[in-house]
Amino acid sequence: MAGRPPKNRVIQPVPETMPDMGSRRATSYDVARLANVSQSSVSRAFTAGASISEDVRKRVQEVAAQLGYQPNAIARSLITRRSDLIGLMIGQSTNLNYPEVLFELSRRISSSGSRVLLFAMESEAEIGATMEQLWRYQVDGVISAARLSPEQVGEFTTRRVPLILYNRMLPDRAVTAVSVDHADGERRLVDRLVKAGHQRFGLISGPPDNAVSVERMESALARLRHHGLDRMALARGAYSYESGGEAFGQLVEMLDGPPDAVICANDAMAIGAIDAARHHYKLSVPGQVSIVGFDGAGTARWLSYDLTTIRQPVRRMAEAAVQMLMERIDAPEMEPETRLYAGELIQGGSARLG
Amino acid sequence: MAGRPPKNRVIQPVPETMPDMGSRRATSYDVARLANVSQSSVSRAFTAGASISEDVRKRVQEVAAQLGYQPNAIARSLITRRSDLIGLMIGQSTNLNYPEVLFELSRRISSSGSRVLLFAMESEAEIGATMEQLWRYQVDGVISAARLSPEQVGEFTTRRVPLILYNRMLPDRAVTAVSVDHADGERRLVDRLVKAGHQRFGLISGPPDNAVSVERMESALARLRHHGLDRMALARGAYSYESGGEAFGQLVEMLDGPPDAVICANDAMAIGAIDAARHHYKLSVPGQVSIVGFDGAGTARWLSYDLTTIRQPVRRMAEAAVQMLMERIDAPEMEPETRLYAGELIQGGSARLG
DNA sequence: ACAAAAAATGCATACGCATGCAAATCAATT
DNA sequence: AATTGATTTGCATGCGTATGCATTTTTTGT
Repeated sequence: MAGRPPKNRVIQPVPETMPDMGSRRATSYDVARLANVSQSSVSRAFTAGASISEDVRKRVQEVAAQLGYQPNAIARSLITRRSDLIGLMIGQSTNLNYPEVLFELSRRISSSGSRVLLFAMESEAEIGATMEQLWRYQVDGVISAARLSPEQVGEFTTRRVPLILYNRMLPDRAVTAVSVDHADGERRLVDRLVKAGHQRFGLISGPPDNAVSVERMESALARLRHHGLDRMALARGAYSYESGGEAFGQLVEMLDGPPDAVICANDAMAIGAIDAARHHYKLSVPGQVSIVGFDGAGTARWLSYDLTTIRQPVRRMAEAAVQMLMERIDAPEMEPETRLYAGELIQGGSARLG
Repeated sequence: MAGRPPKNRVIQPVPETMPDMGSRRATSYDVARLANVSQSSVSRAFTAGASISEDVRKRVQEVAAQLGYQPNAIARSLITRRSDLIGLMIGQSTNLNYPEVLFELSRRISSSGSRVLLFAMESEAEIGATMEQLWRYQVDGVISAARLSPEQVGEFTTRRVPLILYNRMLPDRAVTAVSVDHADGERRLVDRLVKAGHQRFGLISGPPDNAVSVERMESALARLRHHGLDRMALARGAYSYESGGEAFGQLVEMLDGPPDAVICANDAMAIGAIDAARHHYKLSVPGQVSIVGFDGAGTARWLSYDLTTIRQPVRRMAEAAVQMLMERIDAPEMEPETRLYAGELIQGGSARLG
């Protein structure tokens, strides 16, 4: 053989003009052509840990930047069977600490490399439709702070989609959940209120179908009975500021005069009760009435209220929820587990504690 | 020919046992097999307006329900080039009315048949990474309540991804936006405060790089000068409750005594200022100091504050934002348009107005 | 009863990417 | 220089759906 045979792969000069893609988005093939490599190499250049030389990776990245190419996550997840989407179900927008919860969860999901598909629901009726969308979008997992029925929770199991309940529990069904210890919190509030000498108690509950409210109220009642107290009134609120004020009025009527202490199922209603007591009934808080809430929302610390409440460790809880979810996405057959977090008793100026 | 030839398509009895799909999710092929139709028919059964008989549609739906089949939106959007995903960019979680905005936008996006991909960002540094994810997930459009640079806005145009700015504007660049009329609101507040005889004004701004805050403060300043007032102090806050209180203290120092009136760039700081005035400086609000905010967040109506403020028509604004976005998704070459909404002056008890 | 039009169905293909496998290149060792 | 092994590359295929086109079935009109 005379001379050397031409190399098989001819290095093409980079074309002067951009390939005409109309207004189509650049695909891995477009990048491949311009970078003189195969589509596989483009794919590998964007995959951590793939078998590819530094040279090629760099060249591909450059061309990609030039074309504004980003891998199509939709196409990718079709083949990897991983959407990197986490469903977030939220209800009850009135609850004062939901914004904080939402932001904390969102942040942590993002930094875990997933994206958040948000479903903010007003009513329980929307849950069915929401779940349909969750399946359609192939979410890798779901965190729910909305009220799910046992059947609905069961569907997650059937479909093998990891689910973490946030501040919800389900009787008679093992489920993975993160929650503040409602019972413990109420117990501590009641104990301290009783110790301070309060006798006539009023309770303001949330919506009757809200599991969190039910648990808090039942725990408080049980603890009051444990102290031998039975002279108490129960009014029903709706978790909102306004409903707290109205419920306070009802308590005054029921007891034929103001209660010594009012235990509310959340902060928003406690704040509403404080305002009603002070402005409508001209009562001194905590002089004549002690009022306590639950959640420890940011607004509870505002000086005008300085609410005595149980603060949820939202950061730690959100962190746990996301971590537990990610674990279960990687290892689907993990055991259900419930983590209960003790809340912090905030001794504000809205109640006399003993 | 003796007798009738057998029909070409033999109707198979439904198999007794479910096809073994392992733990794979049911696909349109699984449904097709069980329903004795082609995959195309399954697809058509789930597409509104497709050419398919009622018979087949019903049969397919039944089998689908039985298998728990839902069309894979990921695969669908690969071929339709429509993800039905709307990106939502939110920053500044401290702003009191963001939760409301978020919920309103989310609701309306859902009822328009799209899903929400949420990006809650803490710092501007995250915007770049967020935009990368937006491209990867092929969002149909974006609503942003975060601060974007002109270059970043430009990238949306280049990529032909419709963008709606929420309460943001961009100088020197035509962009589609929905915003409350900050200038008009401040003008009305100032006019009424001046008319009531206030002389010594204090202003509490938000972060210096926040366009909304800058516009509100400049508008207020301009209007004060228009009334011939120049004895005023300006303190910088950070949009939060705490920063409002601190800024109030700075105003008192600057002016060698409390101001007659304080204009705050948002409600959270106004509430902080009220509490500082009352509890730290023992001043009567509005007796000695008038304090006004901006936004009209739910908390502003709480009786202890009863804030005088400009309420944004959040519902209408969210509705407009979503509607304008959907229009532009369907007709990408629509002209940029800015809709300005007049806020409602809420005459609360935190200020004396003339 | 037949032809023509309309509706319904199936076939085949493409969307943009990741990945198993074989081929090619490179580095290390004899 | 030849052999072996390790690394890099390309080829071909499939993920689950929608849709243009050809074919079949049904409906309509006479």
